[in-house]
Amino acid sequence: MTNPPATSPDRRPGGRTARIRAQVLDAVRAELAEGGPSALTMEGVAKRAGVHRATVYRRWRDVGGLLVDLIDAAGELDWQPPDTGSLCGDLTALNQEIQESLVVRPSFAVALMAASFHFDRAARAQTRLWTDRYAQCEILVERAVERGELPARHTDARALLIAATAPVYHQVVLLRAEFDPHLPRRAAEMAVLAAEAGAFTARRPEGV
Amino acid sequence: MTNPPATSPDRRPGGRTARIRAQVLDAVRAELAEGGPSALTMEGVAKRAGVHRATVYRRWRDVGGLLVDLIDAAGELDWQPPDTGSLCGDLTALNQEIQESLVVRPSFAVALMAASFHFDRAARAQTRLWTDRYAQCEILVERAVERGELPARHTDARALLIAATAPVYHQVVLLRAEFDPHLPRRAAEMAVLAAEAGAFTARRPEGV
DNA sequence: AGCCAAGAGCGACAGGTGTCGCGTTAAGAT
DNA sequence: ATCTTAACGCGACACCTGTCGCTCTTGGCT
Repeated sequence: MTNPPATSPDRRPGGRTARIRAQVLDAVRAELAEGGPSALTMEGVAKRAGVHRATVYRRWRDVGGLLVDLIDAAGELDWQPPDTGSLCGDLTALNQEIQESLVVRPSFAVALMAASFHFDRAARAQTRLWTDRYAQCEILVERAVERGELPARHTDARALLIAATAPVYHQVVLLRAEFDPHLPRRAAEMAVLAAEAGAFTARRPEGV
Repeated sequence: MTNPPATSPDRRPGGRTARIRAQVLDAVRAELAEGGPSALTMEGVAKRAGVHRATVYRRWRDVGGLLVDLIDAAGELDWQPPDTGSLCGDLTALNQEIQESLVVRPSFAVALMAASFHFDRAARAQTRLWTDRYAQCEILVERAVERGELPARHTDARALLIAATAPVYHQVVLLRAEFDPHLPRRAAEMAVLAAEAGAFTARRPEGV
């Protein structure tokens, strides 16, 4: 099975344990920066961290575990959605953040995507990460409604957010297009126009 | 393309060579169907195909090579974009195809995405595949303009197509959401509304 | 029918991956 | 200060991955 969850009555998170965790996570970042997602290997991390392989295997199990822990450690919890004063500005800023996170090296987001195809835990961490992000961003839409930028009718915030951000992923990850500094704004504007046209408001409950 | 191009003056594409290729590609499909992208391994394919490992390595080099050849063999070349009589219908049909290709097992599209993070050739094959597809689909937009569904002003067909299809990838691959039969139509309608609002027409050449 | 080289089979090999048992160190509690 | 034991270090191991040199088979040609 996995590692002993919280079953063991007493554990030792401090001192050496914490130091080794820091060394290993630093090594993960370094390996990722040097060779990209495909260069992230258990042995490489252990060697760079100056830690025995067995230790890495025991605590993190596989590459997916390393990435999950790295993301936890990065403390994405205190992340806040942008607040620029307009829906289009917020979505543009959000898209810029996303584009940056996909293009920067090392890119945790890309590494996590790569790992998600091989390790279940990485896949679950990925869906959780993005689901949380979209949930946090729903406030952007609420604020836009309050400002009168969108009709007061109920708007599917999540669908709007996905429509605005998905093209960025699509271009960078799937199509591997060259970096386009205007893409975040264009995608945001597109989503806003669609929203203003009622694309994300509930339809009459006739068809479906 | 992949293997020694046309350098060698004489080659032997027939007989045993062709038979082994068929065996190997069948094995790839079977492995993919059984265990998904992460189960696709050179040794597994060789064993299932009843072929020596070295043969697979020599001819296909790596898992990416297998997938690239598989796609070539699938003859996606004679693929035709949908033609339902309306832009929204076309985009919906396109999205349904895409959704199906991502959900079906074995999913070559997902396997290729997974491999694209590890093998350059797979990445290039993927971008080429989708770039070609989008190029072929630009006719959908042209037909819509001819029908008067879109303003005659120049429309960025590629951007429209990406806006319409990206949410499907996003939901299925990144968010791993449950299968939503309405998603293809909703995403298509969203893109059409945005297009009608002029989201994909060239702006005044002031800002950029 | 016979030739010959492309291409498949074969086994050996180095290096990487993941697991295990056991001894040692040191975190946390008394 | 002392004790307990969680957690790390270590080396052995079995297995997997990718490559190489060689031999044997056989497709395509004369």
